[in-house]
Amino acid sequence: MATSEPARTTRPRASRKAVSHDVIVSTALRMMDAAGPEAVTIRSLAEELGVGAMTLYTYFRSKDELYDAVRDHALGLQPVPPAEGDWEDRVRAILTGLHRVLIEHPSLMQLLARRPLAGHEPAEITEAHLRALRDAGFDPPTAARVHIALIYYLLGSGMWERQRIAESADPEERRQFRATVEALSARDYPTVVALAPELAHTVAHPGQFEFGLDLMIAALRQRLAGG
Amino acid sequence: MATSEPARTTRPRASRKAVSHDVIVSTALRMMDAAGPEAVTIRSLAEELGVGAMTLYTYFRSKDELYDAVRDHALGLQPVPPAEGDWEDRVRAILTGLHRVLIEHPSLMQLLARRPLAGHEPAEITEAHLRALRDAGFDPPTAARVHIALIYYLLGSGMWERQRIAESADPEERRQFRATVEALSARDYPTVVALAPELAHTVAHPGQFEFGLDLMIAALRQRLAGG
DNA sequence: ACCTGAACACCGTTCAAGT
DNA sequence: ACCTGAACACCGTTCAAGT
Repeated sequence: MATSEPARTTRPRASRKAVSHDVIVSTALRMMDAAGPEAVTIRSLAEELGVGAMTLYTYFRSKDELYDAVRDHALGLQPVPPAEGDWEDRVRAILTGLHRVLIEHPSLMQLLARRPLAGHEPAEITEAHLRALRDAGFDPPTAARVHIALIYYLLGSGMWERQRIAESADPEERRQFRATVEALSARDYPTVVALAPELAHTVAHPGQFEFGLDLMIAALRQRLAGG
Repeated sequence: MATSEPARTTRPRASRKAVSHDVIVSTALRMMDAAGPEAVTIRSLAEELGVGAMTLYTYFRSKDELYDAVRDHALGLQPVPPAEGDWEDRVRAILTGLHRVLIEHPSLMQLLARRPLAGHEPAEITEAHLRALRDAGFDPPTAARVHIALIYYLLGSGMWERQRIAESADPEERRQFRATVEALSARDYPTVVALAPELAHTVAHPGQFEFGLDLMIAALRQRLAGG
């Protein structure tokens, strides 16, 4: 054992593959969903994986590249949408499916806000979505605009609901929010105060996302009917 | 002017204020709009203000508190919306006004995504928005749901358009995005490829936000008419 | 190819202190 | 009250290696 060398105090190394691209990404997603993307550091992720921090740089050039890989992985969890049938059902299936992924993986929303899309990740979903709108009878420019409008609605709902869900999990934050709202002057903000119960029930409540989605689909139906 | 007194109580011209709450916040917003919230550090902000880094802790207990102050300040830039008139005009004025603030202050969107609202910041806007919807004839639960649905749309549009604007300012990123989209197989994604010009024209293009807003307002009008 | 500790240039924040 | 430099415990990443 003992050697006359100065013995750099090197630790034993795993020369075999100790981790993989996939296992890093899915572990990172799990940790980010639990504690937020910013709480996951290279060092903490490496420790969770049981490797040295620098090992991760064999698989990713930078932390941003890891963020992108996690975001793409989460987006890929969306099941392939149906390619035929009533256009309304197809649009609804695509958007509720994406909404479910956003809610089940709260860090995805923060990753989407932080890093711009490269353009390839959601190609299958985009294809199915645009196809449904073209099949519905919208001309190309209108189909593109409708597609974007629905994506706006989806992203905003995911962003808002993620925060509400995070708050409801934190008793202190929830208490503080409620106290702030209750402290609002009924003289200055009568409608807000009067509707406080409805707002509390509505925000991040089952049915809220679908309510707005139905609204937009109703407008599209009307437009197709020549309204 | 040296005195031999320990001079515990002496506070001659008691340390003049080098900065103020307001000047810190507006400088921070300007820097964040220019380079993104994460690029602004306590040290860089203090240097811009010409004070020591620790000076800022006289005004803010933490960086998160500074983030919140900047976010509240940016939200307050929205002019007070009209309190009477046609409900459609009022809703449109409120949402387009907020949309303008989100576009003019791109860091606001990232601050909203990062930090939950405390509940008091947008009380005036919320009051005006809910009031318009109640005046339109929606009952309280429906007014609350419509309010949230429109906010979803607003937030999503701000989030998406901020990214597109940031990309279009970065030639390298724009080139890369375009290359990725152009590399999409026309066999696998025929509709995406066919609509690529429309998508490029539509995203973050003048009129896109209003297109979706009109869609939602049309649906509300229809609903009020008993459709 | 895969893995690693040490080291570098940062960061937010605490501390003790100076006016 | 207001302001400050030094110091602490981090962080992502570069480097120079080790297998």
